[in-house]
Amino acid sequence: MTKRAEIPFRNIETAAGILPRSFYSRPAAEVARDLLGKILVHGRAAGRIVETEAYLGLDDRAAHASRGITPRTKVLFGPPGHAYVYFIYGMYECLNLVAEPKGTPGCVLIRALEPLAGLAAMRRRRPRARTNDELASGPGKLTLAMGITRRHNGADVTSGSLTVRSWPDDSRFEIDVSPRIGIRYCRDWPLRFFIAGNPCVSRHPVAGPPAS
DNA sequence: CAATAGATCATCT
DNA sequence: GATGATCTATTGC
Repeated sequence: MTKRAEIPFRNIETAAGILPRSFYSRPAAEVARDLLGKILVHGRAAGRIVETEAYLGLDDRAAHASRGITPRTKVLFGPPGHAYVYFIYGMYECLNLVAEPKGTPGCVLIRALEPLAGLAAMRRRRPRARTNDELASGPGKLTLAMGITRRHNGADVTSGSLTVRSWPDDSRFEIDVSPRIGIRYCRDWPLRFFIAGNPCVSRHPVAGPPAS
């Protein structure tokens, strides 16, 4: 397991670097790509975003928003820069960030984080993780590790206890693209983005097509 | 290493 | 009543 220094708390106890709402008010795929390398902060816990997926609007049958406004999906049609947290498989919660201008649905699923701060608390919340790299290496794992639940649904991530921030050297990496994971519809759409070679990415790229 | 089963419930049909 | 943007343990090669 890679050893990493935790980031100093004083850097996440201020509002420094919080991404403005305009960052999210763009096409979901652009926001998904640009979210890589940014820092997700909740209280004293923080992690670097290393894997995301974009979910679009009415044409994207894999997206919750494709069936229109329901009690669950209404936040997707609201202003950007808010959290959309939903419960899945009777057991897990997934964090999305609403993208696109108000009235246009779209969001970014945060799929994996590289833990940076609050590692002890993450370990307590994820006792089954065997290494630090596994603490938040999946959409259900990261909400557990970060203490994010449905109570954050609709929360404004440009202020408050749950925020996303830029970091000085957050673009020194290569980005890989692939289809999204675990969906039936629109399987070929290249809407998954991840930091190449990062050990916290949930699933590494499949080996190329079989020879012959 | 790959495939699979089981856990468990909000949401929508 | 079926399904699902998942995770873990277990089984089998």
